[in-house]
Amino acid sequence: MFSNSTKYAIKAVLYLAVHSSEQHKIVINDIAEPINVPKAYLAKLLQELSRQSIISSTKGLKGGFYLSNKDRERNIKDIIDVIDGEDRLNSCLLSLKDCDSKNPCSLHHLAYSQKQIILDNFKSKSLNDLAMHLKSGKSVLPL
Amino acid sequence: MFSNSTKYAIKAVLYLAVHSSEQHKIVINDIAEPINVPKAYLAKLLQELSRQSIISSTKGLKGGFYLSNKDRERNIKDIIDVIDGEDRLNSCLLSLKDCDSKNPCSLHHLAYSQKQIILDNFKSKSLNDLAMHLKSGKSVLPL
DNA sequence: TTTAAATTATGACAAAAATCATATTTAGGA
DNA sequence: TCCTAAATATGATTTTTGTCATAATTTAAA
Ligand code: FES
Ligand code: FES
Repeated sequence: MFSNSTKYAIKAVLYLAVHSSEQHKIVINDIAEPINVPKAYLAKLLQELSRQSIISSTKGLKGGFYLSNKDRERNIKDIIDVIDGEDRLNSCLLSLKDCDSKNPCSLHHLAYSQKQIILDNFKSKSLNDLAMHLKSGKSVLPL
Repeated sequence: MFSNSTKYAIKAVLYLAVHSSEQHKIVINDIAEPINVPKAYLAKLLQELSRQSIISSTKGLKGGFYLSNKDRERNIKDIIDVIDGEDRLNSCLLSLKDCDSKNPCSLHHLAYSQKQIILDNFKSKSLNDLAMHLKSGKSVLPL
C-alpha cells in the first residue's frame, strides 16, 4: 500500500508526535533507533519533511527534530503526499488516467468507495489525535 | 497500491477473460498491444501466471495464451498473490509483523475494516464475473 | 519429416527505490 | 570568539523492479 519510505516517515512523525515538543527536540539517532529504521535514510526523509514544513527542526547544539503545535494539526495524508506523492492514493488501481465513476476500470466498483473512506479517515485525524490514541495505549507504534 | 507488474498482469488476464477461449488462443503480441504493456515484459509475467496455473497456454503453431473454464473461476486476489506475493495485501500498513486488532498500529482503525471489504470483493468476483461486467460496458479496460 | 510460429528459459541492461557515507552549514555554550 | 553537536546537502552504492533481447523448446500444418 505504501512505500517503505512513507512507512518510515509515518512512524518517525508519530514518534515525534508522542515524544517531542518545542522544548524537547530529538536527535536523529534517538528517533531512528526506537522505531528501527536505518538512520541515514531516515535523516534524508526527515529533511524532506522539514523542508515541506510537515515537521520542525533546528540545527546545531541542542537542536533536533520536533513537532510544533501547528505541525500537530497535520494528518497522515499530508505525510504520504510529501513522500510518495499525491498520486499514490488518488490514482486508479489499474492506472487509468483518472479514477472516475463515469468511466470506471474493472476494479473500480470493488474498491473505490472503501478507498475513499480510508482517505477520509487519513485526513480527519490529526497527528495530535493519533498521538493521544497511542499514549492511551489503544494503539502501538511497531518496532 | 499495486506494483506495475500486478497491474499489467491484471489487465492482461482480464483481456484474456474477455477475448480468449480454448478455441481462440491469443499470441503475446496481440495481448500486449491493445492493453499497452511492454511486450517482452508481459511475456515474462504471463509465463509466470501460466506456471502458477492462473492462465493457460500452448506453445507452437496455433498456440497462445487463453483462459480455460477452470481459469475463469479465479479471482483478482489470485493474480495479485502470484505476482506481488500475499503480503502485499495482507500486511499491516506500518509493517507490524502481523496486522491484528489485538495489537493494532496507529493506522489500523483508520483502514482495517475497509481493507477487509476490498479484499473480500477481490475474492468474491470471478474473472468471469468481471469479464461479463466489461462486456456489458459497465466498466472499461484502461489503455 | 521439415518448417514456421508460438511459448519458455535465461540473462543482460536500465531505472527507480532504498541505503550508506561524508562534507558543509548552523546554532548554542564555554 | 571558538568549539562542538546537530541538521542539511550531496552524492555514491546497493537492491529491487521493470525492460529488452535471444536462444531453446514445442506444436501444428504442409
Ligand atoms: S477507475 Fe480504476 S479504480 Fe477507479
Ligand atoms: S496493525 Fe497495522 S494495519 Fe493492522
